[in-house]
Amino acid sequence: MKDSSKGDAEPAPAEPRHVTLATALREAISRGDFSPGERLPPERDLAERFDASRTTVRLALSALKSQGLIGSGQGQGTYVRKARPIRVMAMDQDRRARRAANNAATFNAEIAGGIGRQRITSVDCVFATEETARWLAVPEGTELLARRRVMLVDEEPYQLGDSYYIHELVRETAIAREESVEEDVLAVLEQANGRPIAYFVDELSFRMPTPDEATTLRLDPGVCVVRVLRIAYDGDDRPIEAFDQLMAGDKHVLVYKVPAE
Amino acid sequence: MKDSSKGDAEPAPAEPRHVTLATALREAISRGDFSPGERLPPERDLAERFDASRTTVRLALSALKSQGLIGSGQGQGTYVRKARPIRVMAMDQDRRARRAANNAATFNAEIAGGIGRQRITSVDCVFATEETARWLAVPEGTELLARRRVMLVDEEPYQLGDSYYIHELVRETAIAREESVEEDVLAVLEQANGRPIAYFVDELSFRMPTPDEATTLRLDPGVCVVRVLRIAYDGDDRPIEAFDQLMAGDKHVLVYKVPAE
DNA sequence: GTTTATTTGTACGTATGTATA
DNA sequence: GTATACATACGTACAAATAAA
Repeated sequence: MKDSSKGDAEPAPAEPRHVTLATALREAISRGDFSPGERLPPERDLAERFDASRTTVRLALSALKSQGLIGSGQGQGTYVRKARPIRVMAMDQDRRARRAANNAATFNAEIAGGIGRQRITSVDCVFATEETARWLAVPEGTELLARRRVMLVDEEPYQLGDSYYIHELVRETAIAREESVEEDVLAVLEQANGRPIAYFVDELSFRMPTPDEATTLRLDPGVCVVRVLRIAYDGDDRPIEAFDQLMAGDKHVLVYKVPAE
Repeated sequence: MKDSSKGDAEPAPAEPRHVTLATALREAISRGDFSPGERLPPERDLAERFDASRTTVRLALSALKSQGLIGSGQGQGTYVRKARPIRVMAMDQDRRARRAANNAATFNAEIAGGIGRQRITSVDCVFATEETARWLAVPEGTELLARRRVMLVDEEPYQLGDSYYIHELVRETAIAREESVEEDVLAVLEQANGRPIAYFVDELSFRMPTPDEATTLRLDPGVCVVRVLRIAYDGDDRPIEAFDQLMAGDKHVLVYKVPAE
């Protein structure tokens, strides 16, 4: 008794059982046999139906999980995941205009749909590491101000963001105070610096989250993260803010408008 | 198997065995106990050393794999992964200047380091789907030209890219011919359109690859992909090219320069 | 509100296949 | 060709969380 469910007439398996199973399930999902949110049959049922052990079924399911297709939980079964990401306009003509409207730091004003909010985790005075020193073009060990925060949309964590400033520059401003800065952070920064921000450079990299990050961002397994390092420069090409962001991959669509010239 | 049969004086395990193990290994790796490329001890050794079954060790290892930290192969053991991504300047002042130098399509000219090359997979005349029609702002069913290609760096697949053009527009040009377009593709397009490209809009999303994509891009497990949909517009805000790209997450760092105003 | 059944999670052991060194 | 080490696959048992009764 090789297979039972479908009348496939292949004599050469050549393929591991759990791969066949994973493919079958993946196709069933993308075919719509199971709609988003819907529950799959229990592992034991699948095992019986595909004439495999539960261990093998779990192997197949774990593959789908690591692809972010399904989720599961004790007592609640295995279900098809649904994700509706928000669009983040990383660059927008009237960005500056909207910036003032919210209490917005960089991306914050640009979240479309949903109620954006940020919670300050900590405001610390730290010494520049090799990395942060490079970002802000200062010697290692320079005193920096680090503002760490969590960005929430509808009370769900969407992004982690750490901003670094040269302490000397912002010591006297609202940025250095713990309280959530109600005014436009970048405007405060520009005033302190004496020169307006001329441009940002975004550097995006992509990977799987560490367990810590997965917990904080409440990521399902199989969801990757995007790290956006945004450095703000003034007209003299001097960096005045480094913004180290970590965004949940399944909850974001980033949009950049790039002039041809 | 009730108790652990070893005189452990830990009163609060509270954490699954494989999680502890995974954490220990992860820390060992990030601490540098195992350098990139180096082999970890065999599963059986780890099982013995941590007083766990091989199954449990494999569970822990599979977690690290799905985080992209390690790789493995039959007969070659388990090793720490190394990845050095290329930097892609998505936006660069003299982009256009460098564009002409290579036989460049959009990103192609902007790969820094390594020898970039592209292989045309197919050039097809297709009918616009709901998606492609939306991208190019044409009615569904409109005849489009689809150019599919693989971008290679040092003969390693880095990106998959499908370009879509309104067939009517490019019918008479080199773009419609199978052969690799030696000239600047965008220049040909601009000439055919009669108006230059004014700007691009990039839309980035992030997910785990399908098995197909993983195979084609030769992705290790635990590596995510970035989808960059780049649409080129002319001065009248009319889309004239849609470029649907899929990039290996571990092999790319994307850089965008964003003017403040 | 408590109990109970369901279902996944954890963990063990064993055996054999197979690619690599 | 052989040994190594991962890959595949079976079976079993109990824990823990959830949802339904």
